[in-house]
Amino acid sequence: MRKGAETRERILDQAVRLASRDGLEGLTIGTLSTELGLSKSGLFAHFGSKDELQLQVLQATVERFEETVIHPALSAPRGEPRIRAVFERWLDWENNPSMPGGCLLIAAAVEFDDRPGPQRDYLQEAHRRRFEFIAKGARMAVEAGHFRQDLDVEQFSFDVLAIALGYHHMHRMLRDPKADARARAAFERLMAEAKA
Amino acid sequence: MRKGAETRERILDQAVRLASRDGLEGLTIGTLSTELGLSKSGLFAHFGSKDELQLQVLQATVERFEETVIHPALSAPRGEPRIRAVFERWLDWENNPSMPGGCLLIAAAVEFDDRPGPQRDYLQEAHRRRFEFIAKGARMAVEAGHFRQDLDVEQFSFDVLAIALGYHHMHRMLRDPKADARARAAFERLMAEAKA
DNA sequence: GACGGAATAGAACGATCGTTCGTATAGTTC
DNA sequence: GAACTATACGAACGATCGTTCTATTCCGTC
Repeated sequence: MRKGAETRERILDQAVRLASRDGLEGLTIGTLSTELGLSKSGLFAHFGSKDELQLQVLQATVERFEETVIHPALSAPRGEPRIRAVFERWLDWENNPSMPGGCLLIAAAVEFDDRPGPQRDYLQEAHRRRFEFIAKGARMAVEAGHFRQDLDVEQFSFDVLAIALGYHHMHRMLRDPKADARARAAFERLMAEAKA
Repeated sequence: MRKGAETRERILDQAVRLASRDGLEGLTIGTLSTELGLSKSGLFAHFGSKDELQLQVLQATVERFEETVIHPALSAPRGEPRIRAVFERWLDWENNPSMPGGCLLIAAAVEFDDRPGPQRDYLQEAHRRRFEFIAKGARMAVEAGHFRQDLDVEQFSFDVLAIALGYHHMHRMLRDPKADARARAAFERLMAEAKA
């Protein structure tokens, strides 16, 4: 029972790594097991189905996202500082070494947005929570007087997420070194407009 | 020679449709051929390899994008009207019925951004051209006096593309009916800021 | 209307997919 | 240390993958 949990974690770690490059469907039990020095059937027994493996890979990724972005941001003061902390951590997250192929949550979203099933349901909920988290942060910034009173906090959240997606695209597809500067400039413009 | 070109087009049309939902790798010669009432080998002979099929699917998609977005926009007057035309057409494009799974260029970008090869090379170039096209449009708007003189036109292009990606995400993953309004609001804010 | 090449079909290939099953080993518990 | 269970393995399953080969059918040209 102890040993099993350890290997399961080792499997998921490598699975996240592979899935970030090849996609959740491109992730294969055969290659995953050989890379880990396990047998296909031995690895398979931990999950029972590929669907379940994919689901647990997503859950592991969300956990890491919360550890890397959400929790640290929550230890920053409410209002503008927290918003800035989220954004900074978010950019870091996009370059997290545990996902050499870039944010798995974005890749999986594009991959599964048209395939009904538990994977899509889970992803939808996860992305909704990310949206809500930023909106809530903006709401606090309004209450703290950092942002203007009539700010549409959900529009603000959309704008921040769009910047993150734009960064991901420019960084990973176009491989443009200016991606970071572009995302930051867009963010600063957004912040200025939220205050004015 | 005539007949062959016709079927090839029929194949690519359905291939784009399937790939937009299942991805370029999820697109399979077996299912594609059965859906079209062709034999696997007969279909395969048109392309010679799956790589080539994927490449031609991408090329067909880019052609359609240019017909749907680029060319109509070019018939609008330079400056702000053309920028607005691009944006409007772009939103239409994201809902183009020939791609029931959403913009294939976005899906393929996420799928192939870590897989070196001709598909990625082609996608990179295609996305770069889309970026340049908007930047060029913004440059003209500056010259026409519609946008302020010191506008960073490439930053503007990044911002527009980010909105398009945000729309895609909110529309297809979150299935949020407000996606359209959010994208438009973000765009108007961007336009106002480009003029001021 | 025969000829020639293009277009399509059919069968089969080795490889790999996810999955199942029976068995051996390793770990935990008493 | 014995008994038991969790963990892992090896072999095999049917299905499907991309691809190859050969044979057939279609169509435009002389």
